[in-house]
Amino acid sequence: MAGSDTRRRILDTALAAFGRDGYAATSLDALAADLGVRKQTILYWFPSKLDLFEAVVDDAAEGLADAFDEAAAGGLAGLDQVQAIVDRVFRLAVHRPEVLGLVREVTRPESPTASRLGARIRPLYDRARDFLVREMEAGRLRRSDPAMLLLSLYSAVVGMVTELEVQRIVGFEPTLRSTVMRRRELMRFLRAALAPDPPTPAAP
Amino acid sequence: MAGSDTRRRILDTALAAFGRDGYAATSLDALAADLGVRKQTILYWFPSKLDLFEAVVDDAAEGLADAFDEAAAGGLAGLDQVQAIVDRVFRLAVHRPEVLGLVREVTRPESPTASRLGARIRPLYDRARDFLVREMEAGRLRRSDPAMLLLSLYSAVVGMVTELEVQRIVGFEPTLRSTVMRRRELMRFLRAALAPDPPTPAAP
DNA sequence: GGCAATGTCTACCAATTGGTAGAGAATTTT
DNA sequence: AAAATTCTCTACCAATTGGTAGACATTGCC
Repeated sequence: MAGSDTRRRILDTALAAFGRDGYAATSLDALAADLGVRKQTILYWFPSKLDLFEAVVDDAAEGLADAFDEAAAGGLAGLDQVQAIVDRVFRLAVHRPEVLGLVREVTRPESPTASRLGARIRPLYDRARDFLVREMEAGRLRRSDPAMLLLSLYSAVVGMVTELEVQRIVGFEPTLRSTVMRRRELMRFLRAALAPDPPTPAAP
Repeated sequence: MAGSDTRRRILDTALAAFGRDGYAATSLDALAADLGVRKQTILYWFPSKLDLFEAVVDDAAEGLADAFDEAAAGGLAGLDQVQAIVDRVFRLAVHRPEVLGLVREVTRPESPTASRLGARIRPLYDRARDFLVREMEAGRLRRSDPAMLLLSLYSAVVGMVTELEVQRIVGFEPTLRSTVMRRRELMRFLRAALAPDPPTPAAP
């Protein structure tokens, strides 16, 4: 079926473009040119530009969820599980920076699709939160506010990847070595933040 | 002089709009409407939209530099100086999220103005770097790669402020309390990362 | 008062935008 | 083979975009 292949290609190319240039700066004509196809073909598969964007967001969210699942399938626990997931997301962000760009795009407070991504991300968020609570109660992670911890993890990972861009802007081409070092540093930070407390009696 | 007042107002409104909606999504007409003025008035002060954007970037960079100077004027040293600066930038970012949005906008890898911001930021960057090196050599900060440390600081601050937006998206209106807590947490993290090593003999 | 500079406006314009209408292949179904 | 469905195309269109040309007002200067 050549058709659904076209649909797939549109989604991929659109993700790259939206993630790189943003929604407003991406025109359907340019997208179509990239695809070697006419704009109307895009509008055949997606009734409007906004519909396309939402489909792209859904698709990206799905990919993110898959990455989570894959990392969670190992059946690890505690810190190791956290590390596996962060590792997986980090890899995805480095390999496909467009996804990060899309997140950034949709994170704008006034974005009409912000609530949409929210709805798509929410289940992931809840799952992660439940996991953290479980592990904390089992004593495998340090006890703290899980919602805040999650945000912290998020910003650590996003911040780290953003850094790569900033590095370029300040004038240093990030090397493989520096990337690896940063990831290691992130992991150390995570372990320090998450390692269970030494067995101290509860405070009054 | 009513004229240069107009110029000032254009810069401020444009900063807000570019920071909130991005460059492409901001039209001169909309900007003019916001200002209660005609588009041609904007084009009188700034020959083109891109010129306006660059002026806005310069202006924002200048504001950022001023914030740094103000925080650095206290004549503090070591950790206290770092804390004062981070504190100041954090406050600026919370009060005027548009500035952060602008940074985000201009941080896109393909942004034609990325190199421009780079040039504007570079002096700040170098000054901060020199300061860190000095303090490290004086033993008031832990010895580490200053460039990486700076990036780390940057991403910590930006990440923290970005979180506020993400929190909204996931569905929690960030409270004053949570904001304060996050800042305190950031400070703790910084102190942990920067505190000078206990006097251990050099490793082999 | 006359005059030049400054600042804001109205009137347009060419290009680009997202989107509609519907023709014409190609493929599948009957 | 005929008919129906699926897919991509050409031909347009109305609205919006950044930008130009130049009229009109206001101000300070002589």
